[in-house]
Amino acid sequence: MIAEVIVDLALNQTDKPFDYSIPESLQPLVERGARVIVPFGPRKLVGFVVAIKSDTALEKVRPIHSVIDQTPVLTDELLQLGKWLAKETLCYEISAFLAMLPAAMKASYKKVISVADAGLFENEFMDLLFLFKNGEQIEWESLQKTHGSWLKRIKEALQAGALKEHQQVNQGQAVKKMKVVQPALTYDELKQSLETFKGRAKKQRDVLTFFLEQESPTAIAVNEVIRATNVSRATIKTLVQKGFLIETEKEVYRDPFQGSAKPTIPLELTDEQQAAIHPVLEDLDERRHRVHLCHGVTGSGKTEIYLQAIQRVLEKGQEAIVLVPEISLTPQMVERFRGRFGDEVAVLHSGLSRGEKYDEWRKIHRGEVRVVVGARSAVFAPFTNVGIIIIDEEHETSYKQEESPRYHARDVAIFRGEFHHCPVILGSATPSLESYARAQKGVYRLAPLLKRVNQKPMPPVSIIDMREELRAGNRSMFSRDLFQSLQERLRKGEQSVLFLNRRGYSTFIMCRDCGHVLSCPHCDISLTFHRKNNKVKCHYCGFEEQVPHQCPSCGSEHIRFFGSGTQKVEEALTTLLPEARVIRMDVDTTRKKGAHERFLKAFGRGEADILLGTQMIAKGLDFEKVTLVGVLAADAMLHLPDFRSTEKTFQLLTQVGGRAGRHQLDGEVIIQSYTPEHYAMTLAAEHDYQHFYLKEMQSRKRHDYPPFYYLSLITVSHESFARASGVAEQITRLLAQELTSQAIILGPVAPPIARIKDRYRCQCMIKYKNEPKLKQTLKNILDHYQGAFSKEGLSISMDIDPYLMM
DNA sequence: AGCACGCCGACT
DNA sequence: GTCGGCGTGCTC
Repeated sequence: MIAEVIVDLALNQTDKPFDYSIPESLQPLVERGARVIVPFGPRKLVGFVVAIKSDTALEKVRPIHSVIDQTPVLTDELLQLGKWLAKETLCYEISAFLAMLPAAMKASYKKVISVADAGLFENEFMDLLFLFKNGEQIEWESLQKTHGSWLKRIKEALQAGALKEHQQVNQGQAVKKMKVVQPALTYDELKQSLETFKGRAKKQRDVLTFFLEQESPTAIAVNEVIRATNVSRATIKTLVQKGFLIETEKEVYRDPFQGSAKPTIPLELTDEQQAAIHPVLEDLDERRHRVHLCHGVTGSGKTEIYLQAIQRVLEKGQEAIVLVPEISLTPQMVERFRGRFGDEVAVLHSGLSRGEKYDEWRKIHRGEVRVVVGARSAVFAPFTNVGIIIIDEEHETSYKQEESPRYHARDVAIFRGEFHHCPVILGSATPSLESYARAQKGVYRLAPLLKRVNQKPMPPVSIIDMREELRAGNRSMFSRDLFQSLQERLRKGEQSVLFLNRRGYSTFIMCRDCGHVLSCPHCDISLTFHRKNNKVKCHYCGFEEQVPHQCPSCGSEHIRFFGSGTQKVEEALTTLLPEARVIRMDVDTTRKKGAHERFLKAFGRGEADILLGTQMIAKGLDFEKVTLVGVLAADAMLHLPDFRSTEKTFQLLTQVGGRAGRHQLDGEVIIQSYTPEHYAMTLAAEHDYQHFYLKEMQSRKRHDYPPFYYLSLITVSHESFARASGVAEQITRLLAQELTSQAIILGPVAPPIARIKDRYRCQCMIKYKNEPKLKQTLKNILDHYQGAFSKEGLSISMDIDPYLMM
């Protein structure tokens, strides 16, 4: 038999299946979707079996070396999906496969050197003995680093045959093992021997007694025994040595959510909720694929609909995938699912360690759970009988992966929904224009949830004109209204949430004398000040340096921080409202594991009066005593060079507004803006999605943007600006030739950040409605410049449906 | 990616 | 006449 294998080399020339024979002994293990190790030229590589056939057109095929997986890691469905992803996003098939698996399964390769001919080695290469003392293997890589001067000599030894080198394939996964002990004797024997333990060995007696007290003689974790009997590790070791206990290792899962969640029961649905869920349940019963766009305002009970739909899926013996944006994968959210479905739930998000993610993935793979709640990549959960896929906060741009494979989770979800004949629910209070337009056209089914479950009206929103404040002589970052409201909450013992979508202390540092802005020497972007270590940092390449005392341009000492980040707001708060207890949440303060959760819990317990934060506090939070939400700079992102910036602003303001007054107490929202008349502000304040949709659609239509046109973006980068723009120019011309006259081809233009890591960038954008030749043309372009990639460091990236234009 | 093959300049 | 530079092409 012959296996077709996609090898682990992300390259143009290897982006196709290679044929290998299957040795008799491996016959039963080699299955489609399993990973294998295959010889490839002089080395060994990991590969995925994509097909098995009886013969091959080639005359020389080499045999598969070994099989990694007992059970295939990719189902037939996922293999198909990988192929589709490669075609749609213009990535290599191997990249698509790897994107579907936890990072812990990514293989690494290293070359190791060991003694081949001991006699020859001792005779002729005694000088190398210190390196190869006791038949050790040495990694080539570390050798290069630590003993560079010996490389030449080692090469001689290799040539002479005294040393040999070979490839080591490291599949890199880390199964966590735990030491467990169990009695080596039967209950009665144990009881008897306990009586022979006389005199001093009290601790050992304690341990044996502990085992006697157990209901069944199962293995117990060493740590557990130590804790329960209050003995030291030495005691257990002695008992093992004496033969009373047997020590073994047991595979364990790392449990990121220790303990169980409080069980919750299904709530009675309102009429509106009934109307929204009913067609979904129908789809489930009829095994029909449809996409439901659940447009539910904050507090309308979307999650309960998800939960009850999943309930039905589980009753039917099927599985459910729930996607949640990374940022709102808060413990609060996870608890709701674990509370309803308990141990049936696996969780996948970036807060987990590599190993933890791998363990959660294995639970899914082994069929030990039937619900997965996770961020973008959880859409690839290796379930075999998917009953529903839910994407919460459907409009979030984090569902689009910004590196290869540049896929959108929504598209993958729909692919899988079609495959499994199951419904897909897209839920949002502020659907993306793309999705809402599709619902309007009847491609998706619209399920509106426009009432809040608790009948509470939306909180009143006021927009403050910050230009007005300035004119009135208020130069602080708080308007008079906001400041007054904050004071009032403090007095009443209620809580406030302040929202700012910038991190760090200030956005940039400017010289007041000459206007010089500190910028990164490698990227065309200003440096961001971080107070913690008094340094400025580039967010694109990581460049870092001490803040200069003098302006590097004119030598003036009047160097100042501009813009206001969360740190600066925090400082202002402590000066203006010294009695207020403030919790600041941004990327910097929540970097440590569990910090996010800790802050929110503390705020929930009322340990602070004001929660100040960035993006991450915009959604999902639900605190009883929050009655004021303030947005400090609502137009901060309105003017970003991105056609979605208006939409994003509207979504954010709506989202943030939903945080106030969700319970007994009435809430209020204050938005500070320099462009208060902008419709993203006024319509968000009126909670008027419909109107915003119409207005924004007009603007998109005028400018030929999605959802009226599809978009593709090509970014060329090179050390030399001329080369980058030259290639972009060539590409533009070629596209104009190949595509229909309907396509709008823009560029080449320099993107907002024209240089990153010392490489100049140039872009070309294509707007189109129907271009059957587009993907093929783009692929041809990639192939054409293939040679130039490695040779002269040219790089071309293609993004179908980009969400990040920078 | 690695590695071999292969074709032109500076050396014993 | 040979050693070695790295351009080109292949790996089932």
